[in-house]
Amino acid sequence: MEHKPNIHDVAKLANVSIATVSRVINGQGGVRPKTEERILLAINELGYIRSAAARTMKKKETKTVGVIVPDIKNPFFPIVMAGIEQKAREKGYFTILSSTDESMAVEENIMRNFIERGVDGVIVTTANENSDHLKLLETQGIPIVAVDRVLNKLSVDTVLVDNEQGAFDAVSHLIKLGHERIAIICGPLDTTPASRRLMGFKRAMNENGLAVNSRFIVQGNFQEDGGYQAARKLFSQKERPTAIFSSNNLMSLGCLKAMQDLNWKLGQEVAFVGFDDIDIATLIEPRLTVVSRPMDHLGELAFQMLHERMLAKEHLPKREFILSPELIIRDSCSRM
Amino acid sequence: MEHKPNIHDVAKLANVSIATVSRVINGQGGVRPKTEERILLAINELGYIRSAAARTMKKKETKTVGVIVPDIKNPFFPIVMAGIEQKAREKGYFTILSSTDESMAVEENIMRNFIERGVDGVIVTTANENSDHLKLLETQGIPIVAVDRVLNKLSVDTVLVDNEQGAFDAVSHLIKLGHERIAIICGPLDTTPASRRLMGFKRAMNENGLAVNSRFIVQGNFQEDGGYQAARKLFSQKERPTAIFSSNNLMSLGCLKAMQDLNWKLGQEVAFVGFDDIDIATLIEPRLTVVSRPMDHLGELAFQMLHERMLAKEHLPKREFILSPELIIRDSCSRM
DNA sequence: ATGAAAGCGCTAACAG
DNA sequence: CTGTTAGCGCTTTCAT
Repeated sequence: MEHKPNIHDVAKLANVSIATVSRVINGQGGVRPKTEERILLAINELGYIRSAAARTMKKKETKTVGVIVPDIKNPFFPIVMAGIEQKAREKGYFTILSSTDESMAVEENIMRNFIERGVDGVIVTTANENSDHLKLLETQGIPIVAVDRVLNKLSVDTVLVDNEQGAFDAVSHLIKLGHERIAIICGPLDTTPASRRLMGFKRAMNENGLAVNSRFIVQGNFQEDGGYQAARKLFSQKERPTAIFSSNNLMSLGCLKAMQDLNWKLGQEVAFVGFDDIDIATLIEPRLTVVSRPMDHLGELAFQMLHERMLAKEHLPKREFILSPELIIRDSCSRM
Repeated sequence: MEHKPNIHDVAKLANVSIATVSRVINGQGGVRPKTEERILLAINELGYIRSAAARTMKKKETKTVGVIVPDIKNPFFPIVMAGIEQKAREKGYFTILSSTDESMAVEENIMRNFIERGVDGVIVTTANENSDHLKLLETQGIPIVAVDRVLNKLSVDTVLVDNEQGAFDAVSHLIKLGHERIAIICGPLDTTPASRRLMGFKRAMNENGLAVNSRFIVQGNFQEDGGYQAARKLFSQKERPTAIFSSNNLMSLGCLKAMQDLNWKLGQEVAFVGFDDIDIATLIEPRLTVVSRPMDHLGELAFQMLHERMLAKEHLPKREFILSPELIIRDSCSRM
């Protein structure tokens, strides 16, 4: 075969015009069965596959949505992505997934690329809340849905879990159990989830008349090593916390590893609640109490909202969809 | 703004021809600095972004590689994908990721889509070894690299870990410890890794003069529930195995949960080795002995090979790149 | 039921 | 250094 076959080749072989071939390819009907058959045969023989590029040029539509996450290695995201992909497939959309490795530069780059490719919509969890580059999308009239992030400056839909409430519930639980020296391992505070979870922590402390000790607020990075360092830091203090709230799954992992290395007895010497349920939660002893959220549902919802926006002709108002997290009480928080 | 700005709009605003604009966009030089500046200004003012579709039509190249994995929720794949994305980015390629949910139909669909979009290459871990739909790619002259799969019928490059050896090492270790009633939880046997791991298991048994008891070969599905069921099945036998080799990470998880539910004491009543290192491995008591493989490296290597193929003008011979797994001995296999 | 022809936005050869 | 022009492969009127 010389070059990739195109619509002309098919037309010639089937002895029809390219217009007719196009009609068949797109199932528009109005073609005599015999003719159609002949065309189908030709397509098969040539192994013809239509060019998305050429098609896009005419139709200005790609049936494609772009998805951007900051860290594909964080198990939270693959689950969300799977939810998105699933729903998108149902609706006849194709998803292109990308991970930015938490880099703003990469994120911007991917954005541009999405625009160049003419995606019909974008679902994004930005690396941080600085959403200037998203303006570009908005300018182009491309619908956006944010997952687990609040983008104040933009009129985009948002799907998230009530982070503040989740943290509040977790810490309240700890307090109810008699804990007073409670520590929080935070994520990057320029990020909605991290700051909201910290707010929930503070509110729980305040509403229960407990002072927030700044030495018990330790900065992490939403990565395993951050949790590890944070736990060590807490352990090294003269007066240690009796309970720890970890702001995300990866840091929980690191935290747990640190406790193990330090021989800091989980559940006995220190109570623990983590944000997000993780594999190990029910496999270690004691089993972990966690704040759980419906991740796949999050993804499905995100696509749903995007889909509505893509179909809508006029401009929709900004919407926010807040799901409730659930505190799953297991055994890692003994009474004080 | 009426319509999305195109190269003509920019040309008009900058008072030059579209050819000159094109030169600037593509950094081809040979444009008077003053002119270039004017054009850049116009681009900025209009918010112009070039259309990938139009570009692709001319250049027959997209600088894009498609990646297909069967299950994005299996933590193995995100790590491989991250490796691919990373290396691709370095080389100026864009990756589009897709998960098939283990469905052959979906996989075929995605394949077509990749071809329509004109990807320059594809990295794939097929759901099963039936690679007929990959023929299409081959016909189109699109380079393919298989990860963790052997595609006999196709002349594609393959990157994998020595599955047989990994299983052999694991089981040999068990045998050396005095175990004789050793069970294996298999994956879908129409898949390279599953069948190779089973072969490794058998070889280890044979070479050590141990009979392979068919009741100890239980079929799983590479999913958590499969591991769970399998462990229960093994537990229910009148004569239980004293050691279990689990063929993948997800099944290890299920297996462990089952043991917990059954109160089947890991490390005491039953030894355990799993294929692939997992988060929980060092967090549970006893710590898990596992076969570990360099997943990110796997991804990087895959892109490397694909890259070479994409650049090569002539047809390269089929290559196979086999990495060595490593048995990490921890505490889940006591002496018999 | 089918065909002819006009672009979609871009790149690259050629001309100046 | 810059402009003109011919397509790339397809969809879509408008004719027939």
